[in-house]
Amino acid sequence: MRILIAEDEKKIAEFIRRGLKEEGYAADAVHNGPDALRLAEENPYDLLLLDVMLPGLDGVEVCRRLRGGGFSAPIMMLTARDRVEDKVKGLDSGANDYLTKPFAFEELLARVRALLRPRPAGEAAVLKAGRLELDLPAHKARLDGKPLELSAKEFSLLEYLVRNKGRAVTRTMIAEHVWDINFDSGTNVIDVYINYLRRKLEKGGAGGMIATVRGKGYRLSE
Amino acid sequence: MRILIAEDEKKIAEFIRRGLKEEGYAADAVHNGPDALRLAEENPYDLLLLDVMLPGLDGVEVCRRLRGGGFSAPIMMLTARDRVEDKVKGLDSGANDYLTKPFAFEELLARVRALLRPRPAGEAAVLKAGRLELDLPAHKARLDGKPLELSAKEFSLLEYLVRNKGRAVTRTMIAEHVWDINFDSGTNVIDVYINYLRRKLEKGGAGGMIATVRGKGYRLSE
DNA sequence: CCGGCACCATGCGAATACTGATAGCCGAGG
DNA sequence: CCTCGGCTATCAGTATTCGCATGGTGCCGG
Repeated sequence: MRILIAEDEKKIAEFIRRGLKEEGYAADAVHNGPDALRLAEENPYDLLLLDVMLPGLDGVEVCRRLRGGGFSAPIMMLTARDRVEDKVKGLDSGANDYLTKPFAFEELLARVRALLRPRPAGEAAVLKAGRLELDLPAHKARLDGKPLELSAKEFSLLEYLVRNKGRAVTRTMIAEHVWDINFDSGTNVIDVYINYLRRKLEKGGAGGMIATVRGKGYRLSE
Repeated sequence: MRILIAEDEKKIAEFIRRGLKEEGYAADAVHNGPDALRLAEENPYDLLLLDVMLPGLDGVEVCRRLRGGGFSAPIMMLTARDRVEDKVKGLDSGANDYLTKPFAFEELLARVRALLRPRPAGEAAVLKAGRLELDLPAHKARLDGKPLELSAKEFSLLEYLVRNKGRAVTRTMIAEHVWDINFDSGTNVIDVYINYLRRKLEKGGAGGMIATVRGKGYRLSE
């Protein structure tokens, strides 16, 4: 398993690299954004550890560009604590997981294992619902095999619906899982995004997949 | 299931109320201690969510008085984080559980479910009564396998009837569990909704499932 | 057997709540 | 400076909820 570490503090990078090596992973380290981008594009890494603060090009940006270029390996962002907005931006830009610094190496290891684990039965890398497919590592959606262009939020929302296909999910649940908002009753973002999704699905000839459950929320048909 | 929320911050109270409503609970909200005490004493709530900080009379005190007065429904205290002593006082005063704010709504929900479930894990996800099926997670009703279009209230009412199939349920019971009203206000909503249900069942060829028990209420045949 | 009464069914309609849809604001990225 | 994603604000259409009024039905005492 090959892992790329992008972290500007060399001591930390080296610390992680050694630890991963001891666990049997092949790990490289780079210390700035452009290098991270170049190496990740040119080599078949299985996982990318990406610090948010990187000279030259920050982690979120590296992530965005890689995903834009079709990079499909899982990405884990590293971010300073009390920077929740980073977390949100990171996930929005296509990261699969995030970890706040400082962290226990054990925890990093556990998450790395989780991301690299050849999906233990029941947890597929590709979610399906009828004619719809969501490739999670690559953050790509397909309808009848044809790619569906979705923004990061649209993807997250659809992912949540697909994970709960056949079940009615409430707006509150959606808000918590997709938006990270806890206390806000005055927004209609969810309705708006449902509308976006319906429109795109409709254009792909799959209208009617998302049903409204009046007074509750929405339900994706299987 | 009827829940009383006592929380002085109106936005939070409303958020909780809405979320619980989406889950099919009938919830009322009050914003101060005395109101909480009065409503809880006068109405048959199944659960009480009680913030510690309440104007007029704090949550711990409300809890103590209710318990002193024989109030038997479970009480869950809400408290600001880093106020551990509140937790202790809360539990001492007769609360069944506590939750620190801020919290994820889902956690609240999980605990609410736990407190309201007298019989652990004994609940089926799909309720049945003769040719009728209620798929709770999907929030869908079927008759002979064919979908039955029901509004939220209709669904709740039917759910209550199915849970009590074979038994006669009084209007008062229905009012208390399905609506959040006391059956004193001279309303006939229940009759009206029974009528709606009968009509829809009739159209699906299952007339006569809901029998009138004169002078008492209604009964759903098995 | 019959009248009266309490109880119940049902149609109608007003008020309300919920949803869908669109337009526009804002900030970040290029 | 333009574009795009994310979001807010708003409005109209419609389903839902519920009160009211009318008429029906079963039950009881006489």
